[in-house]
Amino acid sequence: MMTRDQILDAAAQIFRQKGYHAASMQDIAAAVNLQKASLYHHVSSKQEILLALLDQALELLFERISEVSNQSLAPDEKLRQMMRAYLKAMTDHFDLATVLLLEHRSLEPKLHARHIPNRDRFEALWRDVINEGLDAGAFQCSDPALTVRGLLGVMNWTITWYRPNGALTIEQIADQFASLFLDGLRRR
Amino acid sequence: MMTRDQILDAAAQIFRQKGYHAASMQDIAAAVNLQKASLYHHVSSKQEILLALLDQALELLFERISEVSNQSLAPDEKLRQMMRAYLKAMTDHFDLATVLLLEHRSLEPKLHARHIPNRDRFEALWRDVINEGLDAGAFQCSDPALTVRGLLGVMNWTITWYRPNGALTIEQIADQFASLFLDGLRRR
DNA sequence: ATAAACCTACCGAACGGTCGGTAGATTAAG
DNA sequence: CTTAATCTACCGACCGTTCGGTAGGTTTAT
Repeated sequence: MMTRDQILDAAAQIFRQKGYHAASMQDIAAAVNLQKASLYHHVSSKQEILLALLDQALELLFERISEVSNQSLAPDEKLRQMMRAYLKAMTDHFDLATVLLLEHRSLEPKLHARHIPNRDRFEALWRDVINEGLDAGAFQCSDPALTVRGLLGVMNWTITWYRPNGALTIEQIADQFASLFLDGLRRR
Repeated sequence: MMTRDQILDAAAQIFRQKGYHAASMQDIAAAVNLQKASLYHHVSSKQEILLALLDQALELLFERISEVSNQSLAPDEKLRQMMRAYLKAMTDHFDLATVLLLEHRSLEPKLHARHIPNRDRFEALWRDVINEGLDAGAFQCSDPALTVRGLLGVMNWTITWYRPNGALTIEQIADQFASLFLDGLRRR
């Protein structure tokens, strides 16, 4: 017997591989050994699958990052740990994270609007740690919001090229990115 | 009368807005006031449109960046200028750049394979400037290839949130990202 | 000069196929 | 016996693409 979660997992994988619009309900059905019509016993539409995946992904990432962000650590160390946690969570849930980052624009406008506030709550976690560092005099930067976008850019783009059997573990990648962001490229 | 270039321009805009698979030949035809059958007088298939756009985008970006990269500048200044040029070129050709970065995976495998070497030539421009900086003792980093990926990540992700009427110009954004990468976040 | 031949640009209609989704019968589980 | 799960069969809409044809300008042959 098939559960809704199994269907969502399979859908995430197929959405990741093909993209939302190129993936068909037929594809998803085949992946869980069902007929296409049988999917509609568990989900109400293709859009609903996408929405469920986006919510699930964002909730998971938010939880993992806020765990770290609630610890009392020095800002630089906290930032490093948050980057570790984020990249680890994304690669642990590769399909889900890829759908979140690359397919969210396939949500119909109405559902998409409902999704944005969650994004903002997530971004706030990163803005907070930057501001902590600035207040403590440990960080320097002229535009925290832009710094957050840069930070998320590096990490989000990672899932477009990361492959689990690469030379570096995701922890090593996270540490190098953290060092790069904290200390910069210029030698002195 | 309609030219092939006008059709490609319209296609780029629609591919950017909807994504390749969600965009139909009908959409493109309507955008240039033609019947969809008439498109096939100018292009041979939807895939061919995508391939033409990707080639065009990569050629344009490569040209703009190599112009800067061929100048003899100090590595840190050269990197800054390359980042400026890249972000400027991407926002000057927003539709084209978005298609390049987000829709290249919609190319059929055969065409996609033919596209990869061009990507590598482009990435090499960035690897070279990092290595120049290392050789000159101006830069420090343990893994140049990973640094390049971080660099491209920040910049590539920019087109997912950048809007031309934002508070910052693209030059300001480029400069701040360059400073962030060169000097880091940590105060000292 | 003129008419035949050709070319470019476009159109309406249609093709085979796939899409997301529905209706209703059938099977499996408790 | 009931209800949850899955099936077969089907729907209208739309997909990318092809086809036959046409209007009108340009070239070629006489």
